[in-house]
Amino acid sequence: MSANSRLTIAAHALTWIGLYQRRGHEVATSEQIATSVNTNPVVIRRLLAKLSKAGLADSRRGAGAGWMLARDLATITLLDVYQAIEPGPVFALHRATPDPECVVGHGIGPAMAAVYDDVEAALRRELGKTTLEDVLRDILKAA
Amino acid sequence: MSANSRLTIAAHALTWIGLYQRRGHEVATSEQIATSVNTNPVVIRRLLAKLSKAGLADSRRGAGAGWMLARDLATITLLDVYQAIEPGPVFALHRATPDPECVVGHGIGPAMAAVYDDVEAALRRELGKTTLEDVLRDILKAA
DNA sequence: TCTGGTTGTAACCATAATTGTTACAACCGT
DNA sequence: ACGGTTGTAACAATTATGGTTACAACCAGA
Repeated sequence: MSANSRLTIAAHALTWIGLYQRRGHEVATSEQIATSVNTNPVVIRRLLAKLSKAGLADSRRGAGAGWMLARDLATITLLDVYQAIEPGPVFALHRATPDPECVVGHGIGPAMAAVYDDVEAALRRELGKTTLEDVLRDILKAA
Repeated sequence: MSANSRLTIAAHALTWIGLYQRRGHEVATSEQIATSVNTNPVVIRRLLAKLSKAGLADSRRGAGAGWMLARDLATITLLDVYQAIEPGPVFALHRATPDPECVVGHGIGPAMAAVYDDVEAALRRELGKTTLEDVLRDILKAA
């Protein structure tokens, strides 16, 4: 378990809600989504809470409660989802600061940070190319 | 500590060896490198062992032992280093297989895998653009 | 007003990744 | 033979991840 599966699960949840709503239902419960994802409802609620804060999903409480999309699937990219749930960078610099007396130790941090910035930008650019509508289309096409 | 720092440390180690050799020394010891990186020599030896298997570094044992580059800094890209030390993917699919009876649960895996392939390709393309010679140049320029 | 189902969130656990550390056999130039 | 270094195993400390239980807050409808 080196990488995490949050982006996969979050995309799954939102796509599921979108399709469910498209079939005429008002809201989807975390239990229904968890059944499709095959995990615990709390895992779903935790992720949807972050997506809600980012303005991608909305919840209704009380009886007949559940989740709905705050935006159409076509207007949500995987980059939106990624930024809503992943705070940290992909690559880390040194855990302990390297020797500042050494030329390499002194300069390697900024040098690598510049590269990592470009890499993350490329990653975001790529994630921004795909919407959840694209994902749903892929899913329905394969079915 | 969400992300790991191996690429940073490996690039640091190789660049350090390169500069050290350029200054007229035959080999660099893991202890010297560890001092610049500010970590334990075993951490360096573990990484260099993988880089050695990938054909980027070489070691000499016995007395007067140490590490040297197997290729010039200008011919080693960060992608070479990345592939030598990082086996796993950046994004993971579901930990437990989702409900195959559900349309979304059935199709989301392949759909996301296709996106992740493109993302990893973009990441590799970006890492391939920078050589360790570029990194060293950056370091010396800033000094 | 009460009931029942759901959200929102805290708390805890198991597992695994990451990094640091100690230890030691294997190696080899001198 | 000596002494310094590699190569690697073993273990510990810290953290991330995901699963689970628990429960207060919430609210539509009876």
